[in-house]
Amino acid sequence: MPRNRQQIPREERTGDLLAAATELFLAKGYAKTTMADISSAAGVARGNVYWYFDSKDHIFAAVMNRMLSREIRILNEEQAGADPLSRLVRGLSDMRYSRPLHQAMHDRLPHSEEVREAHNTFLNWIVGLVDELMAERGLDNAPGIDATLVRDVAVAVFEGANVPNDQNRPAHEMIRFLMESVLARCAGPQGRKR
Amino acid sequence: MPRNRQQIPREERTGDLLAAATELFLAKGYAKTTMADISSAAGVARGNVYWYFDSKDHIFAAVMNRMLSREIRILNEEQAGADPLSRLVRGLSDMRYSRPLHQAMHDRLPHSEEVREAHNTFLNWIVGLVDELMAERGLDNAPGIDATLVRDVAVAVFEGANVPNDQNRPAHEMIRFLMESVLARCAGPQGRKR
DNA sequence: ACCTGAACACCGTTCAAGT
DNA sequence: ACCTGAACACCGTTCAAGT
Repeated sequence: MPRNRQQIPREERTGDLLAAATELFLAKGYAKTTMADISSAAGVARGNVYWYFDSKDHIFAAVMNRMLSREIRILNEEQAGADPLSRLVRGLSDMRYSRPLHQAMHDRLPHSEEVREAHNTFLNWIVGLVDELMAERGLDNAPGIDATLVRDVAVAVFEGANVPNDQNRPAHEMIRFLMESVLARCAGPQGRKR
Repeated sequence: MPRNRQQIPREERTGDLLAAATELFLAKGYAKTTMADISSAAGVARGNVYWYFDSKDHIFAAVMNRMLSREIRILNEEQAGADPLSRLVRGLSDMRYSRPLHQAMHDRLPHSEEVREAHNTFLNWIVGLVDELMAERGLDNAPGIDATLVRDVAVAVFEGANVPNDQNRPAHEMIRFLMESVLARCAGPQGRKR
């Protein structure tokens, strides 16, 4: 059996590398996981990773994309009928364990187009749910409120929750509080529309 | 004139290094500024920086501490009588240009105690102003509201605003919106206390 | 088409040797 | 006490050589 011949199909090897990288990134963080760690965990030589992924950032982006799409699939299955706010809160709650990795994306944003794309996918997911929520309450173009601003603040809270600090309050709590405050404000003085 | 003898007092050289580092960090970012860049900008050899600062993170923390304390001094002078919310908004507005550096602190938090301390100083500054604001409105221990949660969300918005994204909405706008929403919510259904 | 490991590039940090 | 520059360590990436 030749050591240098492809033993397994491309997709499977890609999957192995992705699985190894995911595990290592979660365990040690992005910066402390070396390409040598990933290659040896997947049972290949250092250089071989570059046959499947162009760079460490490429494999990182792929890991993050896979995480988010899995989470979205789970939400679609388990929370099919739920309102946007509970879906959002549930998703954020599920993602708590990958906070450090989301933060690592921020480090890499300036250096990698692929990481930027993966990161935008996260933000678009949140923006979509916030928009849905606002529309459901008929606030998407209410006079007293700037829906764009609400979106941006929600995204900022999410991003801010991913920064490690002493308090370490989970994102889903803060997003819930924020959205409830905004909704209460709208339902108050300005009165409810439609 | 001996090339190897101390020409200038320690404090002045430290100041030169700090000034050079500040300029370079602002211009090129933390990651792309090398220790060689800093040393040559200050006119010393590579290794000499380590006589004044233990590491790149130490010099970075010193740079950030100096920035914040200068900003606080300016605010105290120019906004002496202003209410906490406008002081906070003004400070955040002034700090817009150093966003990328604040974000770089996040990268270094796991690796450096000094950066953690510098970062905490930023957060404490914000928390102090938020607390002051809540106390001024008599909401620091109102029944319907969790002041700790308000603090954490405000901090999260600040942190989130420091992450680069396409929208790039300034932190002070978002903080103002957040605090106004929270205050409106409290002044609404629960009614104003005291 | 895929795999290997030596070699390169880059940069933070150290250190023996200077004054 | 301060300063220098060569040398080291670490790791992402490349590449000539294999099957």
